[in-house]
Amino acid sequence: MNKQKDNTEERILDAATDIFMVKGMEGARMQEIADKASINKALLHYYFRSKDKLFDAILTKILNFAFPQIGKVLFSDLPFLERVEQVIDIYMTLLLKHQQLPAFLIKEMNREGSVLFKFIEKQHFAIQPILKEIQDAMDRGEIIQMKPEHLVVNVLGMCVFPFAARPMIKNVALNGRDDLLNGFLEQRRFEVKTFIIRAIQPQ
Amino acid sequence: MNKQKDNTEERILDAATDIFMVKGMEGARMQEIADKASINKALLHYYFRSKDKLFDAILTKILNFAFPQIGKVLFSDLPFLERVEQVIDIYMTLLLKHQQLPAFLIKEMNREGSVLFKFIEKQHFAIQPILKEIQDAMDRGEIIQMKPEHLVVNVLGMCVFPFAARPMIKNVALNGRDDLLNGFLEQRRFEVKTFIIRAIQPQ
DNA sequence: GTCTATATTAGGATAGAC
DNA sequence: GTCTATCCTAATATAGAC
Repeated sequence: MNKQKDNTEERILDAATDIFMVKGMEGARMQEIADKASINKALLHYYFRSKDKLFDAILTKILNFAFPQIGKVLFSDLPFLERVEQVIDIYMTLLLKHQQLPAFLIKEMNREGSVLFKFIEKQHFAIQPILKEIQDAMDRGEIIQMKPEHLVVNVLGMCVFPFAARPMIKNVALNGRDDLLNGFLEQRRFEVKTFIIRAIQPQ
Repeated sequence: MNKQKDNTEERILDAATDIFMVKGMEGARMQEIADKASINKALLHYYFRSKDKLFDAILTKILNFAFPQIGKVLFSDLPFLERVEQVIDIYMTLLLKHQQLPAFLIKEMNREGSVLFKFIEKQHFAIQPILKEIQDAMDRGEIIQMKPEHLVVNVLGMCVFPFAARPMIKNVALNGRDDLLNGFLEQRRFEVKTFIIRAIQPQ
């Protein structure tokens, strides 16, 4: 019930999220997190015994937030093509708001011994109904036939990649201009939708 | 002229490439690189004064290899759709052979102070003719109209993303089965081509 | 050019006072 | 609960013999 404690713990979690998100587990420094939370390292260890435990805490927080049930809108009774558009919209909104997420997750899932795997394994069951729903739409002729997994990867790739590769996009395509980056990424909401629709609509 | 030296230097570069590729600059350990090259840490520092310099050396090597002039086939006189297929083929072949490349580059380009930027900035000039060539094809009516940059990002995203997110693909889509992963990624050579063609062919 | 041994530094973690 | 001071270890880097 200690108000001060909750306050500090939250400040720590917020600071840690910011730092870990940008620098990853290996690049982040406890000192930097402490500074950002306006406390010292000792107090950090008082709240979370180790860097590992602190990282686990924020990773869990991030994952439970970032893997929201996208499925939801996919199971409505709208025409499938419209549902696809909705999914892309939701995804793009999430990504535009949390632009470091893709690079962070890619970094983390490719780090050996990452706790991310325990979480990811559980997602296998979540994806099955989604693949089934896509297959059904194909069988009804609402979209062309292809392996549902590849459709999912295509959508994900188009949405996620430019965020993961933001520094390259900025420098290669936008002449290094920071001010153009958000506009370009915002455009993709429309671009990805129309591209996908063209690719999967029958005939 | 010392044959032995060249030999050792190459062994170091090879070992360093392997380790850095998988673990990144921050995750790699000089000891591990030395072990893999069958020498000791001291000798590592004798050849490359510091970890930073060693990393720069292999990064340059990797980049000059990974950004080959994809442009090449894009400037042939074949129908544009065929050229697109060729480009995807070349890219997929490269990625299938060097599957850690995407995650490594994403990791590195999102690391502050990365030397990657000096390299990336130079690529701006290389991309302009490619965008122009795409625009020309659109103007000739060979493919539909869209912003060339978005087409490039779409192709890149579909090709690169599943490699960057391999651990997730494996666990979420393939039930954790390692033996299915290469087959799935190999399928994408065909899947991406047909998907892209459907999306950009006129009418 | 290659090694063993050692220095140096950074960064995570703990002790103990308040 | 929060701080200062300190410990400990891992990892980069160097000295110096061969």
